[in-house]
Amino acid sequence: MVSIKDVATHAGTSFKTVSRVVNNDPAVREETRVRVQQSIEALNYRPNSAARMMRNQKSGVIGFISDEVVTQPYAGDILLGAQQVASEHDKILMVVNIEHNRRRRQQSLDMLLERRVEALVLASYFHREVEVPPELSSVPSVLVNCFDSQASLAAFVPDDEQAGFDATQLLVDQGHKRIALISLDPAIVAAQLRLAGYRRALLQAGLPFDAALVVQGEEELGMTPGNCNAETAVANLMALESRPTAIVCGKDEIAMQVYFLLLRYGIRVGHEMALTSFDNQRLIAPNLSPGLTTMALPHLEMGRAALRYLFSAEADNSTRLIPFSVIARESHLLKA
Amino acid sequence: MVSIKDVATHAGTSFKTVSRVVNNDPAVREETRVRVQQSIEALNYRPNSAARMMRNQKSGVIGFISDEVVTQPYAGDILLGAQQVASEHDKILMVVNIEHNRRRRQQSLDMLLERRVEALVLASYFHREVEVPPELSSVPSVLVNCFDSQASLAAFVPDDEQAGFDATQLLVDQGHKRIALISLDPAIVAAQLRLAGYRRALLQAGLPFDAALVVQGEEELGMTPGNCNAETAVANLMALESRPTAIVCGKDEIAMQVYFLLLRYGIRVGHEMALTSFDNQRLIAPNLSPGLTTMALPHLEMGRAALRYLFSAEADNSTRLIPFSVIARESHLLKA
DNA sequence: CTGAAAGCGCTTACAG
DNA sequence: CTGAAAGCGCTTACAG
Repeated sequence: MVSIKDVATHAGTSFKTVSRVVNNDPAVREETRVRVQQSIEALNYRPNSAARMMRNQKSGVIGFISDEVVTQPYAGDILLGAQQVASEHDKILMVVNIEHNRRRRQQSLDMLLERRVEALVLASYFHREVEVPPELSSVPSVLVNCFDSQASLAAFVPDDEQAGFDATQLLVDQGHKRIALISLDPAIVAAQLRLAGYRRALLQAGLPFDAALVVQGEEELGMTPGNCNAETAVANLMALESRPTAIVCGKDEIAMQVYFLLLRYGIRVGHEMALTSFDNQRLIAPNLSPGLTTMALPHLEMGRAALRYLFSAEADNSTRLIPFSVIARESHLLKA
Repeated sequence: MVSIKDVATHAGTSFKTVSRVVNNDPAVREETRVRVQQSIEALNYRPNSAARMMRNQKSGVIGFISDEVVTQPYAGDILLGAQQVASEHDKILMVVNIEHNRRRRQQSLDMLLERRVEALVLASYFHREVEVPPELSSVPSVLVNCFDSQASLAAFVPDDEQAGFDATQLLVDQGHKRIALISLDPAIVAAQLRLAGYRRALLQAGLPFDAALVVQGEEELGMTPGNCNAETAVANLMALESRPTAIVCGKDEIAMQVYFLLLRYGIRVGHEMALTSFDNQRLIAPNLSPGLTTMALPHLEMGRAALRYLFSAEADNSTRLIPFSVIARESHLLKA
């Protein structure tokens, strides 16, 4: 590998002068600078970042531990947002993907720390509680889409309660009185919070809470959000004496199934049934007909906010709620 | 930051002995080893990888330039596969995401080269041709889900022609004689190849090729696969005097739209129309009813194969076709 | 404007 | 089994 000394020899100068040129030090004669620059190109010289790191005692690297965010649809936007802000601050991200595997997480953490990352981001592909390994406290760290039971670290999570409220309010605004909720696995944080938002919206609208209108559309799968099966949920709602006229679906995959399931009862979304949902899966929501009105997860914004926090040097360990945005298509409206 | 010397002082030994313990050199007395180990833990010492890199003249890092593979649904599996094989060889991946932006790609490349990556992977989120920057040739490099017009680099791409054949053959096997194809934007490599596979299957089955049965379900959007709009495509097929009894859909999003569009004509997938498709988007295919039979993109396997190639030290620059797998659900079958 | 010295934290031979 | 020397490629003061 060609080093600064090789360039110096080629340019007929001391290696210190080469260093000056590389670092844009103004104290170099123009003629010398040009000569050195030519040698750099001729030899295809590239500074060795390891040597720089060692002298500067800093790496310029931020570690990003991804718990499946890069392999789950659209959660990768967390990484995208983080990368945007990091690059504004001339830092680069070192990404390692772990699959909720403790041993792999520990290995990745050790590796990142040996590389002297200046900060750490731990991001999960769904909103959940995590156990924070103690090493995280050795550098500034932040959690994204997850939180620590001890609240020992700042966390950036989606505001699922507000989203639950908004998804319900959209239907309230259309005059619906019987609004059902097909809920996620109650073991999941988002399920609890979205349900709470649903109840708050009903309460505020003066509508009664009817437990029969809340059904579960996802099998219990421990802490992992799994495939849904809305068949029983829909059957239960259709068996009611007084059927709902609108449904808040726990996620877009459930909503998608509901479109098909309702057809068995001769009910069409957008005609006899209004629907809202969560996540804004771009693969699903715009391709349904009518288009699905859904609450978009703020992946990109969580990633950005988390990195902005790291650079702000704040020391406020609280959990920040990042709002969803309403993506209004047609499914919350009824056509004559 | 605590260094090897601090540990040596604490343990009352020379720093060289500490280095031996850290590197599991057997030539250390057990008693000394234990004492050093305790000091390492007491001081929370971690070897500085930059210093190691400088001495060893190698980084242990493989650069992974992701053209949106980490932000597009399931393409992240390329990264997952790459990471699996890399970690088997004790290498770690340094991932940078670019969004098909030349300047960003160049910056990322410079950064990775300054970090002395030992190899480079350039991966695209959809099968396409790319211009390979000349710097890629300075270290062993490989392309994933994309290829170079000059064929100057080994490339691992999905076998779209074979997938087109298989998707069609599934319907031929069910006795269909009039099989339509709703094609992708013809500017996309996959569209051409899948069409070729479709034609080969018809030919082999002795079925005539009818140009009226091939319609386009995606608007032209340059080189980027965009949202599809299958409405016109389906309308054209339904207007035919002799309608198809089966359709090969260019991708799962198109198939999803087709389920809904056919209902307007009183036609149900799985009853009056058989369907196959491509991609196996796990968000879509299992949630349709009937479940969508589709050809799964070999993302994980492409990532694995590419890294295996890098470690094999082969010098064969050819393009390798990685097979899709058939994910048979119910949509290719007709129920009475 | 240019250069010689020292040192960042390690490891690789070489002695003892 | 343990240690002193040299050097990886750079940058930071300090001279001139």
